[in-house]
Amino acid sequence: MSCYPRIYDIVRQIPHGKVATYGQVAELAGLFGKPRVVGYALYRGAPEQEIPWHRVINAKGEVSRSAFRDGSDDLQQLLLESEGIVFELGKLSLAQYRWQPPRSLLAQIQQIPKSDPG
DNA sequence: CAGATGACAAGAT
DNA sequence: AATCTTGCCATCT
Repeated sequence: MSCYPRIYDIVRQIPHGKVATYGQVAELAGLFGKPRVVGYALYRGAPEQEIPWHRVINAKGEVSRSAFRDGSDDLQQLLLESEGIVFELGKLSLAQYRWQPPRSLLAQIQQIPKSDPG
């Protein structure tokens, strides 16, 4: 697995009607300061599993778009609105929808082994 | 190895 | 507020 299973594990923890920023997922995944790797992992991996990738947005509360997402650039927003999240001017209230990870998860952030010098 | 890219984030202008 | 620039680094070419 050349990707980061941690990232998918974290994203899966995001509850319904909540969102998390790439930076937040990154730090929860042990990639503090490397939000790009998160986006990259989702972009590259984007497993057809139950990964609620649509609950991951940028730090500005906006939904990132890309010319080659799924054909529909608004797909992510549509999915979020389907969960009860209300958008305003193309943005949402992070203060209102920001996912607050459980302490049990925060505690593991400092327990993540990077890699063993096998 | 070297150059370029990206579903980001924070700072400066 | 919008744009430009830098930082970060795995991945692609």
